[in-house]
Amino acid sequence: MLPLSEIFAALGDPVRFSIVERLLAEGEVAAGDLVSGSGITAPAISRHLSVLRDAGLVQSRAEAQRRLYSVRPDSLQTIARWTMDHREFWESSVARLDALMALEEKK
Amino acid sequence: MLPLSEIFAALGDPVRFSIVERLLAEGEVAAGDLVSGSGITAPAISRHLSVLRDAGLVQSRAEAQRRLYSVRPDSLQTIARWTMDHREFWESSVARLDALMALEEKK
DNA sequence: CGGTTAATTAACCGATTCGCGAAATAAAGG
DNA sequence: CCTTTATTTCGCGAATCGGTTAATTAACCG
Repeated sequence: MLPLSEIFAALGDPVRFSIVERLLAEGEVAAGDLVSGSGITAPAISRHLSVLRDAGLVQSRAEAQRRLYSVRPDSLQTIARWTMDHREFWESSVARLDALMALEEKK
Repeated sequence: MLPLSEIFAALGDPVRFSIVERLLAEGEVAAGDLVSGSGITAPAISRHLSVLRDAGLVQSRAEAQRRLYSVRPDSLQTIARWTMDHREFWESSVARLDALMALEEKK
């Protein structure tokens, strides 16, 4: 499968993360619609989209001149699988106790 | 909670990702032990650890001169919660069909 | 064909990142 | 104290990143 750290790197940029969240909320969104309201220019968005595509996070579909982007479900599943692989760790009471102790020490 | 895109950014570096995976596998590991076998120097590892700590992914505990690092369970839980928030998307048969179609089109 | 719209590519630039070696800090232990 | 061990902080170059404007490609439409 796709390398997990590349997926994380793609989501690590706040602009790209918000793009993915918008795609998740709206389904398919054209590149131009992602530009509107993003605060940055079309070329910048286009490059972000290519990073997301290279990481396997999004796919695009052509409709006339527009390119409609959407999230690739299997990429999210890859992340979910990784977290679930360690579920017993972050879900255990011992783990939660460690978390509380860390909060009390604070830094 | 901690900003999700900062967590992803921290995990986006392959060195940091492998550090987290080793901490998950072994529990607590001293900084020096993380250096051995990483291929990079101690200062580099130290900086990676501070990035991971700033992102809320790891915590450290002092024991004599050593600093023992471990994963903060709540940070993994934060990621798991985000994926679960969109579970019905990547788990649905419609979504899986989209994924298959994308693979057939292939770019 | 000529014009318009949509998106990407090219070229450039400032800021950040990631590695290093050297120096500083912290805690033990003779 | 002084040395050893463990880790972090400090500069410093090389490389990457994220943004810009300008140019290019692609598809539709009169």
